[in-house]
Amino acid sequence: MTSSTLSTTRSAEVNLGNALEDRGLRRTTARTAVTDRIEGLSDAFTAEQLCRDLPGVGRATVYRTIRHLVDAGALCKLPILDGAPMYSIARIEHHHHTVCSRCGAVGEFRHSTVERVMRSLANEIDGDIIGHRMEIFITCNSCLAELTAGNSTING
Amino acid sequence: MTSSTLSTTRSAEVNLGNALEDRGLRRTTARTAVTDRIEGLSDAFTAEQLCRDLPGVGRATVYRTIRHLVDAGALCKLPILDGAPMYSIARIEHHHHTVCSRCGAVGEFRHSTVERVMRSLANEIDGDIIGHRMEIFITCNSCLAELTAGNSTING
DNA sequence: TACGATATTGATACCAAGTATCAGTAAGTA
DNA sequence: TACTTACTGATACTTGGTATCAATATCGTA
Repeated sequence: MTSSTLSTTRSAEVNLGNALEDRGLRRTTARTAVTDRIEGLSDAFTAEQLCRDLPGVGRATVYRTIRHLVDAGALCKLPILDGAPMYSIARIEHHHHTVCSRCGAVGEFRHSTVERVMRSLANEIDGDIIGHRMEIFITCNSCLAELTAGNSTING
Repeated sequence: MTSSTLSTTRSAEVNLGNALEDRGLRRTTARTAVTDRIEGLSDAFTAEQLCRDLPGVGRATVYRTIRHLVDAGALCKLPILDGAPMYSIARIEHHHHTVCSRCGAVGEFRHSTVERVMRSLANEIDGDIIGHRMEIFITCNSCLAELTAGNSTING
């Protein structure tokens, strides 16, 4: 994953608490618990997962806080074919996602060619293009490793 | 939407009943009602919409039939950011969708450049690429027309 | 630091989308 | 026709998420 066109550069400083404050929302203990937890997660998560992780915070508050963060553009909501949507911290402004179809791990990437294709499609699509979304379904490296290990145990 | 790379060619004969039969499922009156109704729709639809349209068919049966059709590859399921997923007849084998963010109308398209980009990404993404999904959010022509009409009435 | 206006919380009830159950029924077959 | 088996649909249930609202925490200000 080393390319001039493919970028996964991450802005180091992601502060979800600030994102809320910037929208004029108060910095409360419940919200801080939610944002701290999210910042501590390395992968994408579901709302219910967050509720389970934070039994001290009400379900309604968890859902509300997530909604605020999505509205603020600090989280991106990723609709999943079956089941609850996943959320991940939006570290790159405009980006796409890789989703491991085995473990559900979500990654972000940006590829200039995708954006170029979008511009060329503009002439060919009926109507005004407002935006786009792209997901690439993968088997991630750690799952591949597990699968290989499993195979060598079973077969060899 | 007339281009050498952009294809919306549709195979004329879409028979959802056959798709079910091919999977060893019986051709029952309830299933026929569902498939006939779907074939009669020009746009994408939700499961609940279909239930409302077919009060004579049980909800469970409608959902079950849709699931069979998706499994058969005859329908595609389109997860929506907020709300119930939409379904549309899969007329083109591999394709992407345009979704009008105003009226929800869903279109299909296929663009060879998108597929080429996918192949080039294969070298740059961590893990094995299994598939991809792309949606283009638009304001469709009929909504644009309505908006223009509305503006001229209000403003002029 | 205390006050007071107001934003926030969280328990609860609710809604919507979808699935499991299972007795009754329809389809296909011998 | 009889019989086996798939299918149906009413129902209850699960899951994901939102609305309500009294109680509470926050934060600017005196």
